[in-house]
Amino acid sequence: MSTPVDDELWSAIGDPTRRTLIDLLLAAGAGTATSLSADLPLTRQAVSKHLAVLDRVGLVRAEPAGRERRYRVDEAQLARAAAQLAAVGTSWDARLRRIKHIAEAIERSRDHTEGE
Amino acid sequence: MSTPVDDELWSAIGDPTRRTLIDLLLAAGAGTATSLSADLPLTRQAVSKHLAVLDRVGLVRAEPAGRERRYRVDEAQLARAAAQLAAVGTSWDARLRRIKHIAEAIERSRDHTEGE
DNA sequence: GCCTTTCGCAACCTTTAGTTGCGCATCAGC
DNA sequence: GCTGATGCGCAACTAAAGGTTGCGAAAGGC
Repeated sequence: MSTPVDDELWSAIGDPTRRTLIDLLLAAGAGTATSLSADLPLTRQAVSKHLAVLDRVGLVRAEPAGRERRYRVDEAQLARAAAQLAAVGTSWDARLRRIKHIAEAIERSRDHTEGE
Repeated sequence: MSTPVDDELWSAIGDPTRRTLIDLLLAAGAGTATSLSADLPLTRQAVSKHLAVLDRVGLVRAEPAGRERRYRVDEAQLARAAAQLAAVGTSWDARLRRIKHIAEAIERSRDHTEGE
């Protein structure tokens, strides 16, 4: 199944560093590559690259402010991403439940016919 | 927040190819590197490496059967992974809702005091 | 016994995350 | 209005991960 997910979005939020960045941005409201790198074991450049990725898939948006470049989470897009995460999770859950039903059904029918 | 997730697990299911492998294994019940590679635009080797990763984090388990090496999804582990996916999703959702509430509260108080 | 199938190991290529180094722009102080 | 600090982007380099091909070895079919 895997849901017809934008694979770009998935690979964007699949990276643990980028998820942390999103968390930090949500907590602080906004931030720059420099300010965010202060809270992470990463250089400004690395953070900047991740922000560029997140920007490309629309999860964050940058607003230039003087010599700074302030990033902010796009709430609508993040909500969409969150929904997709949950979707994959529940899809697997559903599949597992279905398998369990089938397994139980087989066991029941075996008990009836063979008794082993 | 990002939940104190095993980062290994996340990066395992973060890869779209590996998610597809899980889906295929769930659909077929079990499979080998060779059989799975037939359904994917990948060589057996690539699939084999992915299965090794999934095996290391416990999402699948291998049972040698003659000259074959049959892989099967570990349902308990996958259920755990699904739960973690859903958890991150709902965590973001909750955070977004909280932010929205705050924004609305600010707007309300501004309406009361200033009227602009 | 031979041929096929399936696998694991090793060498290699490419992409991506991360680093360092440099040059340009913007704001603050004097 | 220079001068210095701060924040940024671009470029070159390294390290790891996903992918490929090319072996040789073990298990089955006939």
